[in-house]
Amino acid sequence: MNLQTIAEEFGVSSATVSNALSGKGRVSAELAQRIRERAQEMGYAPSPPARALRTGRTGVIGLVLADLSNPLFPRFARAVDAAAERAGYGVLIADSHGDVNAQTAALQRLVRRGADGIVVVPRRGTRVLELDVPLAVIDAPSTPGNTVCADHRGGGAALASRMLALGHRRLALIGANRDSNVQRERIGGISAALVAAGAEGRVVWLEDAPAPDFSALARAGVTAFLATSDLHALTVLTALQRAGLAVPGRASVAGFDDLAFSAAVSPSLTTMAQDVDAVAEGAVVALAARIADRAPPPEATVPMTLVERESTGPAPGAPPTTVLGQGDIR
Amino acid sequence: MNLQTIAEEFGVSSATVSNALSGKGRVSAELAQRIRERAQEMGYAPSPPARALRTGRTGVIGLVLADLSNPLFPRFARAVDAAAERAGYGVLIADSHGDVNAQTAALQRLVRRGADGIVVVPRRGTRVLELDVPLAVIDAPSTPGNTVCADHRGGGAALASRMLALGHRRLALIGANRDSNVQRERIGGISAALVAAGAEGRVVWLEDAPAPDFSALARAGVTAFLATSDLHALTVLTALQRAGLAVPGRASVAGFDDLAFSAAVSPSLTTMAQDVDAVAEGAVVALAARIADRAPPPEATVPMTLVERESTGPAPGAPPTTVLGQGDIR
DNA sequence: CTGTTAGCGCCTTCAT
DNA sequence: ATGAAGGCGCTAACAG
Repeated sequence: MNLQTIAEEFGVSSATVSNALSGKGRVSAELAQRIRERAQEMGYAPSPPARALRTGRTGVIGLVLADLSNPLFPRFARAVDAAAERAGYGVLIADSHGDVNAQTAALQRLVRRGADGIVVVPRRGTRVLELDVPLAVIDAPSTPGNTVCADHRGGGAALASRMLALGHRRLALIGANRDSNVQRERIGGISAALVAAGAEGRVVWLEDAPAPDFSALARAGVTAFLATSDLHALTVLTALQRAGLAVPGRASVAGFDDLAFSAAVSPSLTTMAQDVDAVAEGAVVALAARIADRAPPPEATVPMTLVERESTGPAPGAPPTTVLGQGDIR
Repeated sequence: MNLQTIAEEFGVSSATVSNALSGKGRVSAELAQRIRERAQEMGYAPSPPARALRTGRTGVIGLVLADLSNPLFPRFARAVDAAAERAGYGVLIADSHGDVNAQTAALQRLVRRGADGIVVVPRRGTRVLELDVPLAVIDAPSTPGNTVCADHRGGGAALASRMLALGHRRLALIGANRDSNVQRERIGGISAALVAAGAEGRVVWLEDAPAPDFSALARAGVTAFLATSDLHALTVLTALQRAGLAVPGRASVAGFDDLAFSAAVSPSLTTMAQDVDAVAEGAVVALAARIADRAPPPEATVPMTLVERESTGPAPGAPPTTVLGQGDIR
């Protein structure tokens, strides 16, 4: 099923059919119409390799998810896939579990496979190797070369503000890896808001030994735990529960990213969600522009949204606070 | 940088260079050697589209993950990617979040993009449309057309046996969706083992209203909760803890699939893990055989592994049991 | 045994 | 407004 087949049916040349289908207007409107209808009927679809060979573009973009263990992966993959589909691209994936070398190797594999451009969610703390391919980077505003990302800092600030409004004055901020730009920005946003309000925000890094004792912190007066990921929020939540400390009665817990389990645990987790679809769309649009050699849109930042569920509440002993329209959004 | 460039350097035809590089032996060994060295120096890489156009194969397989809510997705994507890379294939993804139609549409998109074959993890309870493309299906042995999968039934039986050995006699089995073949097999395996031992295994489906009250079940004498997924095990675990019931002191909790959070919660979750790498490898190998028109290996089943952590223990009031070499495997 | 010719399907000149 | 021709880079089939 190719252009030639259709051309013969109409007694014209394959070039004419090509022109008719691409609508470049070098064919009489009436003939073009008939050709399009017939092609549709026959279920004609152009051969991607032939087109790629001729045009030098494969119509495929690569997606490098450095941290495939990242539970956000499915959502990113799905969102990038949808955005790419809208822009007429297919998506080739490559894992780069491992170090920067693996990440670079993944990029090169995609290039060898003919990707027209690549969307990268880089591995923490690494810089994406400059390559001879259009790139779109999803990381954090502080990352050089970043293309688009969620407003991690603003999200942190918003979460902190809400906790302050609930009367919390002594908080613990839980991060996992100091070398993650995303985590540093989230914590930075939280800290800034707390400091501005004169509250205490003590940062705990899970990568440090020994493992922190959350229940001890709670007994020492911490009334809220803000983790840079729902995964760590869950760790805190279960540790407190196991120690017999009620959440949110005794201490509140919140995280980031609204992971799959966050609504399913008890109490359900309050979390700062990122608009994965918008971020993915932004990345694909910027990438498409770069591929077409047009000026890409400026670096963009997508606002985050507070999803307030059951794991947060007023600080114990704090004066009662008005809680307006803050239900369980799940 | 193409075959022709190299050919001209040596004063031979591009076909000869092709033969030399592909090692098909139609070139004098000595010339072939020199050509290979030179190609290496020049950093020659074949053009995928050109090769695809000529051979009719793109060297790309599709991956359809239908059930995006499945938290195992990242691991499958990564494992399939790795296996495909080993077999010389690239991986094109397509999301088919939604119904069977979306699943079929995703398959067709991949075909149009030139996938040589497709690995499908189908949406629960759907049948994969027969398409004019080699397929490999990862679901459950009871699914018609299944290619390879974990031994869900055997895993269920093994988990049940262990719980019986720990003295549990009244258990609750937690499933989410009756139409999932995987979940039905896991529950079937558990039930069979329990029945054989004369123990009670009551099945609770989360899709049924009203939502089950796990703490009430525990108070009514259930000493162990076996969920078909760690996600639901987590729901049970947090619900019990919130109600002040100790895990595993008062009741044990276990799940399936060893999800990302399972080792990070407190108490860490005992779980029946599947060997995602082996399953993915099996799917890709079978698919590669089908693409090459060789007989694929017979339907395969990969054993599951019990990962015993802190959330399970002896039934309260049961006679003490010898626990041999069953540590925390995380 | 060594090497060349032909053509995969498409799109873009250039000619009619 | 349409057609003929050529070539993208590669390899299967053929010729020497």
